[in-house]
Amino acid sequence: MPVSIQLLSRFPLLQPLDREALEPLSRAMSLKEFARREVVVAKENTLMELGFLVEGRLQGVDFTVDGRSVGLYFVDPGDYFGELPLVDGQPSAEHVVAAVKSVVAFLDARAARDLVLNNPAMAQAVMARLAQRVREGLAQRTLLSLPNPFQRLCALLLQLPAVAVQGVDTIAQAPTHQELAIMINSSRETVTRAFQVFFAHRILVRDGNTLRIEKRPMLQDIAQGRADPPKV
Amino acid sequence: MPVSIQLLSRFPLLQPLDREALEPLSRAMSLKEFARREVVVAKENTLMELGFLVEGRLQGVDFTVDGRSVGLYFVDPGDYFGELPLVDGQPSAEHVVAAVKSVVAFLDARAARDLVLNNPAMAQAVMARLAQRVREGLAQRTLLSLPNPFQRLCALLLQLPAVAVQGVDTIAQAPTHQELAIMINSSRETVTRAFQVFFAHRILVRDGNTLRIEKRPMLQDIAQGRADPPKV
DNA sequence: GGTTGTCTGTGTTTCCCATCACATCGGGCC
DNA sequence: GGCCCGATGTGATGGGAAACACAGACAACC
Repeated sequence: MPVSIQLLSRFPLLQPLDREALEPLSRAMSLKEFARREVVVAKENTLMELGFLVEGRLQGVDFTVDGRSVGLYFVDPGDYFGELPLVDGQPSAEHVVAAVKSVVAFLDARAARDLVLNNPAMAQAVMARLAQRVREGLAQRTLLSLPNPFQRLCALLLQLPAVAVQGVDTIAQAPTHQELAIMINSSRETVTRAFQVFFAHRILVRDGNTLRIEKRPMLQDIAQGRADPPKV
Repeated sequence: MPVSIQLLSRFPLLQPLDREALEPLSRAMSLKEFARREVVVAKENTLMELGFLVEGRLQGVDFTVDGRSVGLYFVDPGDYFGELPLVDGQPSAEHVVAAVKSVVAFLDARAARDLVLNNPAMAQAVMARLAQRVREGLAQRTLLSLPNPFQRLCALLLQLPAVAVQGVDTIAQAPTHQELAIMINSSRETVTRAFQVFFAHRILVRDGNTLRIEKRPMLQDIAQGRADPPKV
């Protein structure tokens, strides 16, 4: 099933392409839907397609040798993933699973390769994207060195993509405590307790499936250790 | 002071270049020596030169908001660094400091840009390098989720570049306990105690400034949680 | 050769948080 | 509606490593 040109033009990576260039791409793509928790790309997968997230949220995860899960990154609508195997020919280094029900447009391995390698502008964009991933990795690494889980959680919440609604940063489809916990090397219970504190102080407000960051400066102060995490 | 062609040809990145291509590079480079602990590139630095490590060892580090240091990666002779700012035009995301007395060949920002952008083979190589850095970051991230510092130390030691001397993997210029500690989110004392145990069991042997990994399988077992870290 | 500074080794104490064990909630689905 | 399963909330406990505080070792440098 080809993917509509209109849909494609919503992806920043493909913006520079004109209609003629998009046509063949559209034909080389297929839409696929994934249920919550379904595996989108398995580790060691050697199929080098490029995935574009249309809607939902994905999480890159890995597992330690002793079986505990590790949260690596989130993929939000408009992002793409799978560029690593495409670029270096190695199999995928991590699993990508659907955090919520999601729709992904896959670009055929061959077409993806063509797109990226035979098009200097695309190559440049992918290069910038890799650089960004390195930087995100470094930031995440630094976050993990914060001594206490409260601080790490604050720092993580601050770097989640949020949209301003009436001046308040809002995180749609809030990740579960478990999903957050594995991102900050902490336990699910600890995240729950931290949230309890945030709610009690109205630093965060839960509104159904979305989270509103009511007191961003407070989160920043805690993350930076300027303010103690309030006890209760 | 220009850098000898002979020296340049020792760097894998520059291997594909012929003598004509190397000449101008040589003129655009300068050798610089750094004392132990000296800053090679500061964070936020906007000068986009490429650094080639001739000898010594560098460490990429950052600092958390509350001032503790974070070890990001090591740079060993033959590696280059500084490709991130070059590629995306953003300032450096981390500090690079000399772990031991080191010699670095810097390639002028303009020449570096030329080299990488006007040369498809080079662009390809830098792209692969970025991909490799992402993968290393992911591996490091997974390592950090190992529950106990012993395991993390084992895993880190296993991924340090080692050369086989008489069939035994040998790590030259062994990093200090402090340098290792900040790579594995642990304290210097904990690393010292772990080493004591390794020495007691002759899993590792210290030989002046080098470390010999006498029982690599044992390290692997501990890292993977198959074997308990021996108590004493 | 002494001095200085960095690195390494070791004991003690404290407290944080992972873990276990349940209770409760809430939404999806028949 | 009522069931079921995943997500969330909460208490109790124990282990383990960070932090602090020195002592010794070792190298570098006058």
